[in-house]
Amino acid sequence: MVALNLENLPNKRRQTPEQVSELTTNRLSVYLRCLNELDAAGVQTISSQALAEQFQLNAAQIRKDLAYFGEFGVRGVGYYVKDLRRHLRQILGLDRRLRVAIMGAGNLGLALADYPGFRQEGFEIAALFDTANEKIGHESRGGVPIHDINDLKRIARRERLDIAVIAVPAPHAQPVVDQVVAGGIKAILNFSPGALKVPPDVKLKSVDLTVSLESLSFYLAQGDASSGAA
Amino acid sequence: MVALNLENLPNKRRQTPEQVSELTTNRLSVYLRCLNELDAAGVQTISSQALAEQFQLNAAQIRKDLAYFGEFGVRGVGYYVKDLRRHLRQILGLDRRLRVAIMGAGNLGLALADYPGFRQEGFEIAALFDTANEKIGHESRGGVPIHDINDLKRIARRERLDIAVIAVPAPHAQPVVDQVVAGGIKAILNFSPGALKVPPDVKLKSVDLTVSLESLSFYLAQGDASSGAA
DNA sequence: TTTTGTGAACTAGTTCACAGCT
DNA sequence: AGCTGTGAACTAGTTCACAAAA
Repeated sequence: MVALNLENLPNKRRQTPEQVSELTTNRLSVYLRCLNELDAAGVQTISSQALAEQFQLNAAQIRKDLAYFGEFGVRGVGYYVKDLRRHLRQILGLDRRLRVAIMGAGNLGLALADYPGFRQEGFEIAALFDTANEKIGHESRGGVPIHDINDLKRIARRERLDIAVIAVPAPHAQPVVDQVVAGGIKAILNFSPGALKVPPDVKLKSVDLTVSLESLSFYLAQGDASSGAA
Repeated sequence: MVALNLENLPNKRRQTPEQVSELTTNRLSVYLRCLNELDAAGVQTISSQALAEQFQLNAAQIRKDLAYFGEFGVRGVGYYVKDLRRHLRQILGLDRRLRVAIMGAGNLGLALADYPGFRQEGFEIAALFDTANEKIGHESRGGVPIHDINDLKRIARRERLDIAVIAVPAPHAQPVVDQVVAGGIKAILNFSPGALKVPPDVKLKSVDLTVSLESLSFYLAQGDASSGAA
């Protein structure tokens, strides 16, 4: 039943490479988005060169990133768009619908729960969690139910939750993460500022809005300084 | 007016180093947060070693990052917390209040406008912009006024806006960015998926939620595969 | 011919280890 | 003694350039 893939497995073992850098996996996601666009535009095949030019990427890097997972291209032709798109979706685990929980039904949590970008690529926002009694039992405008955070363990199992998004105030972040981990969820996207501890088998990815803004502030401060000197 | 800083300028030119990596500036922001905590806890001085241990960082890297901007430490002692904190705030341009505009008064825009984390470190959310007539003239729950996006140029000048946050649906992102650039704003934090074009004197920083989630999905897909084999 | 897949060369970023200051 | 600041060594990531395949 794996016969069809065998020609893509040369001498080295493929499929789950020893260790792919996070930079690479992020780019895979970008490539997928490009292919979605190309597919929607009816493009049949594309070379790494053309892909790079159209989306401001590097051709060699595209080829190298893909090469970690197999030989998806055809020499002299390029990549079949639909084909590569399917492969990327499979590599990224998007061939099944992933179920997401949002921790914290405040402004940010509710906004993320109804964010259309998530649903688009196959993520299902299945539940919101909060501690405030007046919120529990209600749902977001988009219809995501708000549960008591203490029911997380039960609901995580029942709803088969795969990913948790942390959108609670900073002081609650670590205890909430601990509950998420105890609930058996293995992947966390964190929006709260500051470092969080998770066991080694849990993947934590943080988006730190303060760091992002302060990095922009740095740029402005440096830029102003040099224009002041000029 | 720079006299106070002169003892920190050895033989090499300092203050605006040729090119500091974004990784370094992001870490400066992290260090600042650590120092805020230490200061609040009443800690007077800290060595790079102790800082690294307490916050899971690397001591040599802390010293190197700081060394781009001056000699802030005291050999045999470490760094004076209040002192280094003040220096970092100055380096990051946080010694003046930066004024932020949020483009898009949808779920995400409104949530970001009232996000307390921003105000905390000295950012002032001064305005929201949208195209919907029923929103224009109103304000967010936290009291940020919603303007017509076509008034951006005028209001950007009047309100001295420094940074724009892009929280509009993906198809509108590039045109909105063009308006932001035309309004003279030089720093942009983008939440919409996909690449955006800005002129070289404008700093663009993107937070791509889809890429973040798909990267977690990849981890789950790979993890499941190996546990299935075991 | 065209374009992939990939070793080799290069560039960027991190960590080590120690001279030198306090 | 203790700790910074920094060259040197190392590691990771990117780009080049070309042999091999279609």
